[in-house]
Amino acid sequence: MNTLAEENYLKAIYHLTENDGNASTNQIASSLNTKASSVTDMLKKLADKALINYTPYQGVNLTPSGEKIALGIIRKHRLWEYFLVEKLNFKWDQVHDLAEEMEHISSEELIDRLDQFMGYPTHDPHGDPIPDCNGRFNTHELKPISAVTINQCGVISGVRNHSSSFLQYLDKQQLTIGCKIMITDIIEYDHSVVVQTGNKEVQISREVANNLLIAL
Amino acid sequence: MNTLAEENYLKAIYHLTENDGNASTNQIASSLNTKASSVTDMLKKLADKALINYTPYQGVNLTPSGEKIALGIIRKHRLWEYFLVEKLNFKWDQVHDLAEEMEHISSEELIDRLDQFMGYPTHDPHGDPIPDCNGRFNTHELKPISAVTINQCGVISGVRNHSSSFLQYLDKQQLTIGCKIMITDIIEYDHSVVVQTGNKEVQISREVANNLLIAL
DNA sequence: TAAAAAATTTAGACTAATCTAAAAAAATAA
DNA sequence: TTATTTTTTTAGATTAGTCTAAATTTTTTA
Ligand SMILES: [Mn+2]
Ligand SMILES: [Mn+2]
Ligand SMILES: [Mn+2]
Ligand SMILES: [Mn+2]
Repeated sequence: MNTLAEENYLKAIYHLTENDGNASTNQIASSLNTKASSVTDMLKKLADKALINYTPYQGVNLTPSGEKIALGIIRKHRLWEYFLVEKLNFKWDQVHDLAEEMEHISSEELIDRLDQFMGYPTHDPHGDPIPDCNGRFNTHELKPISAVTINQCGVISGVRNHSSSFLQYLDKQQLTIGCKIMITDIIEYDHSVVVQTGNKEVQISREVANNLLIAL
Repeated sequence: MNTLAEENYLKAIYHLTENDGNASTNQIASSLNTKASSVTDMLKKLADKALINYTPYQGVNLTPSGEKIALGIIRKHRLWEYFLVEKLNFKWDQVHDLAEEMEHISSEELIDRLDQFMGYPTHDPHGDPIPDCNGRFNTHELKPISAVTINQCGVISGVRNHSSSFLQYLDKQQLTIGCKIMITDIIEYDHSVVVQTGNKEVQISREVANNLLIAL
């Protein structure tokens, strides 16, 4: 159906256009660790297949059929991550690269049965929503901790950075998905945030607060 | 490490040389649905990597490191088949093509954890032995039903043909892996075999008897 | 608004894997 | 043991995906 490279491009374009409108050639190149000239070639191919809207020099976005394919890949990625953590006992910082490979297993029936086997989970180990077999998912409003005021409570529900080192740091601070927390202080000098989690208090940098999302 | 094509060639060579000594260029081409000239190119590449012993015009066999890789692929193939049948409720005739894709997921740790998750199964849904993480497996002696004499008992333990149509036929006749059977008659005229299975008797052709293996 | 800088595309080349057609070697038959 | 057939290899081409370097377009700056 589509090659591995095509699928990776569609997924990258999906993520780059999730918020704003168009993805640029350079943005795509950097997110796929490739060169702009390679991207241009692929954009032509995807445009020929009517999976993206492409005007030279103007960047691209997905057509409905391109988005459908991208959501299918993201669904597979997140379901496999859930499987790896919940069934095979991997840690949340170990599964992303494995899922990058597994998301290209083509069978729809396989992924739908895997979904059923795991009880139709709605979120992956990093708090990201898992699209259902029709590509639908509920997009709850999450805020970075850095945007929350003192004395507000919330539940840790997502991360903006998926690197191993960040996830391992959060593990160590016991700041993991599902934890109830309260913001007890914000240091004016450097915008660090003091957070109450369970019985203890931890202080996190502005950088960390920017990348840790809570549901209020 | 190795490309998908290289892995498929190594696996094909492994299976072709399981019994006899060398695999010929044409045998490999036909088992991979490709052309002899493509095979020759790949044989040179695998020989350069010291994964096969190749003398032009003389066919090939695996070196120890080539065999190790082949056994790793076969281990993954059979473990995924077991997973698909035992955990995701696929039928034994539906899993081979899926496993052909899944066997190329590269992580060793993933497959070892999957093995553990399933309780270290020793045989796949078709009765084929699953190599352990060191590539070792016990090779029990199986006989085709066509080689058994009247009144002998045994347990159905393997198949020589893995096609969907054959496996579906066996399902319908309730001749599946693990069934205890007895050979009650052999028709002299066409070598059909009459088999007692559970409470009923079924008659199978010589062709079927050739491809259905039992442990005595 | 013209010059400089940045972004993007084009041109031309490379690798892995495949193919067809032709040449060469090995096996078989007369 | 020579001729024919079969098998295998070589030669040359193709496609997907990538790259570097050069050309072109767009954006920014002065
Ligand atoms: Mn991920
Ligand atoms: Mn994730
Ligand atoms: Mn199989
Ligand atoms: Mn099998």
